[in-house]
Amino acid sequence: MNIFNYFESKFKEIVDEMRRAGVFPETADTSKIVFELPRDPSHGDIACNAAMILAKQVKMKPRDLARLLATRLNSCDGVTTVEIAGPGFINIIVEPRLWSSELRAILAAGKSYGSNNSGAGKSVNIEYVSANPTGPLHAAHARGAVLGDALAGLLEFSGWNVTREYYINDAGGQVDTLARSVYLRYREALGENISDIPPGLYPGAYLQEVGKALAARDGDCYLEQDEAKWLAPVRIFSIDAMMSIIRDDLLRLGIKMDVFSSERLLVEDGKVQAAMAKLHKDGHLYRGVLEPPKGKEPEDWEPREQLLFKATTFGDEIDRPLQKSDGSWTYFSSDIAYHLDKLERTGGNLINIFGADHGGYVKRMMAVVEALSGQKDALDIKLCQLVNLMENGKPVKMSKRAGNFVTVRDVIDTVGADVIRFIMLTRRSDQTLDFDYRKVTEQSRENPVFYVQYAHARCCSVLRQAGALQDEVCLERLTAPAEMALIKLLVSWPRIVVSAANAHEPHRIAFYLMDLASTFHSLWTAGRENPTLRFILDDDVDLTSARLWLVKATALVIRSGLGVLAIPAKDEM
RNA sequence: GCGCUCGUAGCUCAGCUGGAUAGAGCACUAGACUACGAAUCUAGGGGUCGGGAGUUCGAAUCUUCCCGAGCGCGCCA
Repeated sequence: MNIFNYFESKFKEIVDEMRRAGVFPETADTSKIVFELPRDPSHGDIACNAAMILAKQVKMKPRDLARLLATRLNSCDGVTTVEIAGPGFINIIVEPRLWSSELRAILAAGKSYGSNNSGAGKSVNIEYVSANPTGPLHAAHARGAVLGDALAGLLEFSGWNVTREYYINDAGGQVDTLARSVYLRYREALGENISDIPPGLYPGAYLQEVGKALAARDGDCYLEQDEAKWLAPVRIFSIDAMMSIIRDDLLRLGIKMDVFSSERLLVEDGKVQAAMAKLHKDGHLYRGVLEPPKGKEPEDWEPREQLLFKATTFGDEIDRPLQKSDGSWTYFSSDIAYHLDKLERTGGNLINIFGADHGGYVKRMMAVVEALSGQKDALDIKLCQLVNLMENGKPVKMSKRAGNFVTVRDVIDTVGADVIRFIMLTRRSDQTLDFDYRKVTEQSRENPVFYVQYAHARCCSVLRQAGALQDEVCLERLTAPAEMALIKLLVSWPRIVVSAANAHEPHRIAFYLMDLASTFHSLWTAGRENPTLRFILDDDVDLTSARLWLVKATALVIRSGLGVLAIPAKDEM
């Protein structure tokens, strides 16, 4: 049993006992009580805040309550001493065997150490990337892609049944523009001189190949036709071509989607009408006129009666339009149908990864999912901020108009997928991130991926030196402060996983790995300066064994952590 | 004008959902290779957590009002 769980269950027994004795009211709320590793080692091995949380509910002074609880905890198996500090912290010092049994648990669990079943096999759907199928993924897409995929891995590791999903926006005007752009390249492929790309069409050279492929497949049959005839087949061909590029880009990033959902199919299957009917039945729709936005009034604003969703009922600022003036559905409408579809497939637990530029879209999406599902927390939307591409500290100039943006593929070719996957998680997702693709290829502490990989490689190096490991070891021999610091960090790995998964914040895994690597490097160098701290000792076979198992455990946890992020560990650099 | 995301050391950022004296890296200063991989490590200085008020045993974290940055604001997706 995990040491934290051990104390939590012991504490629960104490609380139950107190309730029976009438010291605690039946209603006492213990949900905010935690047992944790204190930052400062002088505060003991495990610290608990129970006395401060319960003091008011129990009508006792925190320190008095702490004393009461401390005597009970003191009699628990494995506890050496219990101290009361500050406003009422209960600091527990445990017998070394508790730590060594934790270490044994790591070695027994192997790579799966840290995995847990907090998801209990429930389904969760993560929609991410969902870039418009009008070109290859550009560098900015990589962040949302990595965030979503790492979150997927994290939730799988926590016992969730994860669906990775990509929503293809193939029903709007942008794919018509794509088709027209490809048609131009198609004429070019058939020998026509097209000169400049007219404004409003996509200029990217990547469409030349698509035009050629279309000409090769269908010949010149579209040349004499009206747009009304060639638009549909060219559009389908173009979207397929773009999606195959995007799928390939994702695969190079190590991302494999389970489901690609098509907006066009939803619309054609009448899913939008169905979703609207449901909203209408539940009284969430009406026809009305919107006020123009205050302060910034568009010049061409005309009051217009339109079909609206009562988003204000669910906390949005204004009600949201569902139909364009020509009667066709807005993007929001098909997105409603899409989310209803996802709700029906998964029964809730939806996560969307959005770019920061979609921030204004969050409230209405949350509102409509609440309206459709009747639950407030069926959907979580993670906004992910911009990536500033840098080269040696200088921003890389990108002009979308000229079509010379930096693609994901470019970045993968220069730095590799592992580096991208890790670097994208070295910031909280709602913080902007500078990605310097010169610095991240350095082999130094400047490059966190390297730093973590190197720690793992060093572990492997020691284990190679040592040869076969002994089975019977006395792990209680591990007592040096630097060793204890490492053990405690290793033991906290399962908690990091749970908290990161609950918060939907995979960056915590990356930060933990950097912390772990640092602690291990530190222990390593301690052995250089103090030979008695070296892992391999000529004159003490038993202590050597114990230390080798510690190294083995460190390697396992690093491998486990990198595995959650879908980054391979390296045995040698 | 309104909304969203933010503001933490000179710079780049963490801070485990309210805990103890706010932590890392870079840069700067001074050190450690006859060595299990020095591609690393040790030590030091550096802070009104944007500002004010509030909530309570306790606030970087929660509430509110200012200041500043980025993003968004009917028939684009």
